Amino acid sequence: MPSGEYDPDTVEAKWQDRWVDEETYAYEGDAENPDTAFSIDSPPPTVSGSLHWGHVYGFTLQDFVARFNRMRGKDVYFPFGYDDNGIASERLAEDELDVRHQDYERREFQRMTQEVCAEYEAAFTEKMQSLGISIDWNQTYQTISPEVRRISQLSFIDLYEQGREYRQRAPAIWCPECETAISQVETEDDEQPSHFHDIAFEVVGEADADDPEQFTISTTRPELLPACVAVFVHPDDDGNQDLVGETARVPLFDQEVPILADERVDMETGSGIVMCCTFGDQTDIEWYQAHDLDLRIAIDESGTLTDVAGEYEGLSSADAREAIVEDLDEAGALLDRWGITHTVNVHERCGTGVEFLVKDQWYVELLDKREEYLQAGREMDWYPEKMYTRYKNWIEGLQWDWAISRQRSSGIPFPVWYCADCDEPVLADKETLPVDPLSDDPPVDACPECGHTAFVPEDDVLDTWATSSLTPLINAGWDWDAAHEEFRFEHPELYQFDLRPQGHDIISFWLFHTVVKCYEHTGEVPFDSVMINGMVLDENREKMSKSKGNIVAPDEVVSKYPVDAARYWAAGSAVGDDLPYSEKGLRAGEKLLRKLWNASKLVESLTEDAPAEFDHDDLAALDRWLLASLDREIERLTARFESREFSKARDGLRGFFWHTFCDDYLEIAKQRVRDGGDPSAAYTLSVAHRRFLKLFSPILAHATEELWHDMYGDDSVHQSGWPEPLGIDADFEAGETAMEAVGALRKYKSDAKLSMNADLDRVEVWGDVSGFEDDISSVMHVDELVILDERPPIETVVTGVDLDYSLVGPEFGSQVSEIEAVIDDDAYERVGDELHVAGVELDSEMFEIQEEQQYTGAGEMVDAEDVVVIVHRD
RNA sequence: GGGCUCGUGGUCUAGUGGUUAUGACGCUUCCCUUACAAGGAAGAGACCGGUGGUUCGAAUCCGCCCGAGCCCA
Repeated sequence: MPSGEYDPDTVEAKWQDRWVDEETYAYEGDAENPDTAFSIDSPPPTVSGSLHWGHVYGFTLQDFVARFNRMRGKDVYFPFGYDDNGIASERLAEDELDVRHQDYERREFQRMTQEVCAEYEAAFTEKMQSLGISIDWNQTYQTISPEVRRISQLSFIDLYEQGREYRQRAPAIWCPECETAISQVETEDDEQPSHFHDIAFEVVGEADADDPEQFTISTTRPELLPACVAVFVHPDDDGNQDLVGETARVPLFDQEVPILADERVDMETGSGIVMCCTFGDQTDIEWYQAHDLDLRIAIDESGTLTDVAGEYEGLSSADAREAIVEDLDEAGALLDRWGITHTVNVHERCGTGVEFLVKDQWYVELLDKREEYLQAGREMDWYPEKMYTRYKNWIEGLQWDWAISRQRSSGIPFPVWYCADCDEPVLADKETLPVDPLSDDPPVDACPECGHTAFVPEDDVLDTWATSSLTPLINAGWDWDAAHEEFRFEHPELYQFDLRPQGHDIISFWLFHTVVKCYEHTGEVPFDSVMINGMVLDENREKMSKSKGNIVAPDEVVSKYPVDAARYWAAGSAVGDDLPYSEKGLRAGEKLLRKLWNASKLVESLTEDAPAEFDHDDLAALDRWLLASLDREIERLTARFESREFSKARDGLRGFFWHTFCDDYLEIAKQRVRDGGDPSAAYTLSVAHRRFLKLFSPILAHATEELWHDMYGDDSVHQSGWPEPLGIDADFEAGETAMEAVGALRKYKSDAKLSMNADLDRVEVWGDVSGFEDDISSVMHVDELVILDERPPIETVVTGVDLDYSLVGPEFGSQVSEIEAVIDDDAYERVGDELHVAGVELDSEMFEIQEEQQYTGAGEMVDAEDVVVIVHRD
């Protein structure tokens, strides 16, 4: 029985424990029909740190959907994954243990990483449970686990066999700190201080050898001089056009390179003449390919200069830069040097400036199927719909296939060996997966191409996204069925997944890659619907970041406010819009919890003798009205949950509960029960209250559970079923009119500075409140309530005319302003139903006469829309 | 620099061509009415980021500008 004040600290922790212990949210799994299963595929959070607001917000929104569908009778599959096979987790282990992955054997380092991750994963589990997310904790997976490794390697083999993957020697973005190739999406821009150097190049020619022609190139990277393979001039650069076709000699290194014209030169920067090095940046790669240039690799995997750099070999690129600048200066080739700040492409994980290296890399082919992938995106329902545009723009802007090779210790190995002689790739047998080529043998004794018997294992691992993009397959138990020689699902009823929830920041890579891979493996789009949430911003609508120092930790907030209040806050904006963190939002949630708790206490005290059954035909008018109004609210609310309009769902239900139920109905019902044990009112209170708990339960998961157990039984409210409308008819108009009359009397008392329970001697009502007379007089303490048969003596004064512009506008167009002016001057004429004004005739649909009523009889009249209330006091 | 999105009382939010712009939080005044004063009643407060246009009529549609967010260069 609810008593005293609501104590969220105790209550919430209690239910979080019991939900887990009693497996309240376990997937039954006996659903044969995919329509009765509701499956959710959340992107597993990266195990690299602690929980942030993005997690809280995203998972809470998913939880609304999960709980709503569970209530609607769906068997909800809500699993949880830990993404611990990526570079992020590897770096976490390096930081925690203060080690470098290069210093350990791969399996040893993986073991260390998994140990570190285990602690973080346990913390994650606890946090998710303390947020009350209705995850089925029997259904968890780690992306580094053997099961997932198997699926990931199966995926690689399947795509290879389908001809969707290829291996190519190509320039790759390389992080010299992490010593791995990374994809474009793993880089970010960073503003860094640097220097511009003006360096003199000589033109090689027949001119006077003592006084050769010179020109200047500007560069921030003089250490790349040994990698210089060409010099470019813009075709519109008239001043330097004479150089095109000549040959230049690179200072210090003396290689001779062609001078070429290309419009990709930025004429505004430096001298307008630029050197091309293999490779300094993206443009160098394009020039290398377009002009068939030499390849001079001056920087290796670790950022150290190679033998191409001659005497500078072995220096780090930073040391080499200083040495080369010094030597240039000495040789008189350094013309100028000045500090600048410029944007550098860095690896997002470590902040190190990236290099470009030519490496053998595996790619997943994407560019040839753009149209199909666009179509796949269109087949999903997008919440909100506008987010599809981002998916579309991303695909239309794709320029590269997907590089999936990574040179790291941690991660899932490619199940591939190469013939030591002819380089033919040999893939593992599907039955033997997962394998690690470094320690396992290839499935053949001799190369099927050339018969050679020695093999080289692939020591790269797969890009973390190559695995993260398989979560629908992981969740549905995708595997190779050797007996039937086909891929099968352990849980086919889960696929396609009903809901894919995620932030809008990862549409372009995570969602896109998931759609692509699952589509290629199954021929089906993996998701029925995607729900895209916005970002959590700080209270000033700005991004939370360490450098701004505006981060609010979820832990602190949840220890200060009820989790249900945070859930209330999370429902506070349209899905897809960014949501500012707001303590006010949390306090509003707390207030609602308190209101719900207190109202429940009252209902409890009033319904002790409530009949379990009551013939709906015998219900009092007010009770019929309340239950019928609740029916309408249920229909609205259901539609809003279905369309993921959580903010409207929350505000609509809150308003109805607070105002209609508590302020209007409960105030009256409590008197009826107290005065005479009214069974109709007690029954209605009990029915309505049960329904409110169910309706609030997806959002206020803990408080409703506590109240449900206190008052109604041992089952979980979350398994109790969503209420269907009762189908009760009521006189809505009379009910609304009666409430208006009550409102008018409240206003009267407030204006007269009377307390709400002050007695009123006599009140006259003109309006249809039939069936509600006693309700009005009891709640407003009216001694004598009289329903007037005749309109009270009211003098009606016409104060103006309201036009229905949706009719008048299209009909009269530009005459409207004239009509308005004439009406303002009262120069119109009422002829029957019509209004004659400014030479035109408006029919009765088009206007409404605005009137004010002045009461001329005894007593005081109170203003109201559809009812006239007259108060008599002695 | 490009694409997409958002910009509504002090704060958050509803509202995608039609009268006087929704609600919440906060604020002011009154009321201790035995569920709740962390409550109730009443009230003040926004010409809808700026600007130009389309229209009889624009928060709503279009152009430009400003601020914020995400992605990309």
